[in-house]
Amino acid sequence: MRVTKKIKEEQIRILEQTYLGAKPALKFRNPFDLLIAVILSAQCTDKRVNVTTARLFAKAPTPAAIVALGLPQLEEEIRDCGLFRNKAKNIMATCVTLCEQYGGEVPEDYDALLKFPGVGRKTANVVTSIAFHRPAIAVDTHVFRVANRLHLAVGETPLAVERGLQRAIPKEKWSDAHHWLIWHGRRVCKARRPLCEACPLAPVCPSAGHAE
DNA sequence: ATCCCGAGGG
DNA sequence: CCCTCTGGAT
Repeated sequence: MRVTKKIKEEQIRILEQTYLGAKPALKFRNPFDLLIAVILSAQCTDKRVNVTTARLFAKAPTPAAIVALGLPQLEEEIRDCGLFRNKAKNIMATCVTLCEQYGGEVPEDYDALLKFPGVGRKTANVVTSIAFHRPAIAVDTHVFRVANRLHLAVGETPLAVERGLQRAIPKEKWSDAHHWLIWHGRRVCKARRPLCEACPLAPVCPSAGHAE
């Protein structure tokens, strides 16, 4: 199947219809809370991130409070999210910079976000689109896989796929489309055994029935 | 065993 | 490009 502009539009229409009302798994809107939650979310379920951050923010709700907590205590607080040494070090350094250079507020500037340790394109895009309500498509493993299988955006790197999705999807739908693709990747278009039989996109998917 | 809404470093 | 970091869920 050759995926034309027309077919891509149909794919987007079905995604929108199927995942209407799909919400971010991480429940935060506040920029700081969201930033920390997304840093914690690597290789960890969103449920656990929500539990862990709730506990953490009850004790240390601000960058200054997390700095005051100290690294060993922070490691202990986030231990059950995995990768805790890296994450604690990154969160601590991020909070220090937030206090020293940004008056304790998360900056809206995309390049400024990217400079924080532990913040890559994916995290910066999530914060940009969810917390600051600006158009961005975060490409994680799900979005990457689904976009490639659909040929909605084909690319070998997350950045290439991000650019492709930006071209294929109207700007005002970028934030929502990110969630459609994530939920579709988690529930239907799974990495190992995709549920093509039950997939509403199968008629417009070039990989239907023979995804790896 | 294998997979998680990654990022940094080599 | 590859590797490492981590615990929990399935």
